[in-house]
Amino acid sequence: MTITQLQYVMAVAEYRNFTLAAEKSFVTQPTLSMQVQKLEDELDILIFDRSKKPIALTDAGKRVIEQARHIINEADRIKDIVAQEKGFIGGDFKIGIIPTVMPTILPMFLKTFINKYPRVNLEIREQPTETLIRNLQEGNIDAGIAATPLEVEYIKERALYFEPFVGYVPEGHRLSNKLKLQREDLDINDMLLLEDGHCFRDGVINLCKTKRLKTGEPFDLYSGSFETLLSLSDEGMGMTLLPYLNSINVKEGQRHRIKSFENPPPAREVSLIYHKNELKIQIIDALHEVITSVIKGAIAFEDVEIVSPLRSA
Amino acid sequence: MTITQLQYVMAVAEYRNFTLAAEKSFVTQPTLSMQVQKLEDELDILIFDRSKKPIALTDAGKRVIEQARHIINEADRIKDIVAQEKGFIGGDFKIGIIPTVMPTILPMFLKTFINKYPRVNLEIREQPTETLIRNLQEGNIDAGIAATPLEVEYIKERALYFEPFVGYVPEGHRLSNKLKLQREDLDINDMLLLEDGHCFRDGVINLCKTKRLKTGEPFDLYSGSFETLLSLSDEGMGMTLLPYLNSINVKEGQRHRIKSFENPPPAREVSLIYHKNELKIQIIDALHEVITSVIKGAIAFEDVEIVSPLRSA
DNA sequence: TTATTTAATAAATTTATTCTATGTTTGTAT
DNA sequence: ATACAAACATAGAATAAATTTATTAAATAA
Repeated sequence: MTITQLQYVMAVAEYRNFTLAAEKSFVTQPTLSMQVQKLEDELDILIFDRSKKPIALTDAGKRVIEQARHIINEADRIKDIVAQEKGFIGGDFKIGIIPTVMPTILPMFLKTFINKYPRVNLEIREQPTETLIRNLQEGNIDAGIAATPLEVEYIKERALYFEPFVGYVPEGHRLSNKLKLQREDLDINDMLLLEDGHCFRDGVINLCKTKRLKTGEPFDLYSGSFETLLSLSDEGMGMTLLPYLNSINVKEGQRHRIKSFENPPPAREVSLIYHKNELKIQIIDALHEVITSVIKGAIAFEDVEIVSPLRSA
Repeated sequence: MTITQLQYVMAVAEYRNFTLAAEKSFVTQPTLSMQVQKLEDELDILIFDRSKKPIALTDAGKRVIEQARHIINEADRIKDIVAQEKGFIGGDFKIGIIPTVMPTILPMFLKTFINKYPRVNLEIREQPTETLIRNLQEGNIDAGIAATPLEVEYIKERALYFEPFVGYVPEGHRLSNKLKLQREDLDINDMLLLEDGHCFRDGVINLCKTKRLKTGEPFDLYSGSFETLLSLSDEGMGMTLLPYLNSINVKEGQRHRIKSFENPPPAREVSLIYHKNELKIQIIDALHEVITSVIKGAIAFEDVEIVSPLRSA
């Protein structure tokens, strides 16, 4: 068994086509075919069912592929380890950011980061927390930014900042005369929330006095962005909550409806999360340093009360 | 980079000698030398410091070796996965058993097991719980038998049996007139315990009313086996506790000093523990089945109260 | 100094991989 | 039914890589 054979097998599993897989592997089709056969002979199993069209994985093949991915992942990491040992800050780095955080901090740190570390090839994607965690665990991404604490297996968290929540209270709302909000004011029944799956929503539910959702309401479908959420709120559908950084870009006409909380305001902890194996830790360190230094100018609250982003079970 | 190269490098790291490493790898010394060099060239680092005698690992080399072990471990697992898929019950299987359990259940299940699964090559070693856990996490052993619950990362537990504790009360002890013991009778100050590190000791401490150790006592050194523990007890050093299975082999003359507890007796849970990756799960299943079926004849308590083996922090 | 041990190098050999060319199978369209 | 195309397998030659034997070089111990 060689690493090359595993790579060939992975390519076939991906493209379900020997010819295409060979192309993508930069070898001819017979080369790839023979190596796949050699591996099958050595393990004494069929990995692919060539009678199906397109080619299918056998049951045993599925398990082999899964393990092959692990082996190749581990093998790829040796380069990163050497790079780290050499103190080289560069190479590919994939990062996932939750939707509610993405538009707020990305513009703040991206320019600084790529300026300071030009040899790092950043790939940024927006992903809900669940996806982020799974991708981190499977090694598909190198780091994530999400609301914490998550306390999930295999994953480490390093706090970036604490972000207070603010309320958006439309005209005529029962709270519209209050200057500052209090935690006790919140009620799940007149609160608009982001659509399910967004971890931010879970954080808000956690905040409210009534910890269950009213079902069968006409506005049971939650919006995917804060912008539409605010419009809905203006239509009298209830108040809503925003993380502080999301509130600073609100349109001029809506700005006055934002109310902050009495001290200590409820807040969410936003952290850099990464796999316990600390792969590419030198880039993670760099990223942490850049984001925290950049965020210091934007958030200057001292006394906050952390709300856990516990996801609905 | 090839798996072979990694194996050669591992061999050199192990034997600190190219010639010996080559022998153990069943190749000639130049073969091994050249492949090591090729890997060093490819990674563009020195793995070994050849000026030292015996040959030493460079800092980078240490990291590379560590990762190489992971890669080879993962690579080796592919064979197990295929074997599992084929339903083959056989191959090497390393199991660690904690000292207090080892002599009691090993004779009970070993013969049955090797009879039923002759193609499994069992390797059994006695190890304290901590070592067991570490070895499981690092993939050095395939399964362990220990007192549970442990709730340790990466490790799964599957209960084998619940084993009540019995007391050994020497003549003249304050409890020697009682027919049955009660949990409240126990006092850490007149209790003999196994030496530190044995998880059984932690279980007992947990049981006692007074949850701290008296220090500076003349018998502060704890014995490593129950046999010497009982002798010490006979010398008036205090009573002691035994797991039920350890009590049935007590010498005739000491037998009458054993007292059981009122229902529900305190008990420990003994489980088969193994890595979450469920490698060689088919052998683990087989082992579980054999042990539980064999143990049913030996322990027939229904109503027990589990004592956690929480290890001293 | 003179063996002795141990790793590196050189050249030859064996083994493995890859390529080109061709064959076979299967499905599809005429 | 026949022809054609797509896609994988096989054969043989070319190339590349790994391994071996033989030798050299350096360090160490007697």
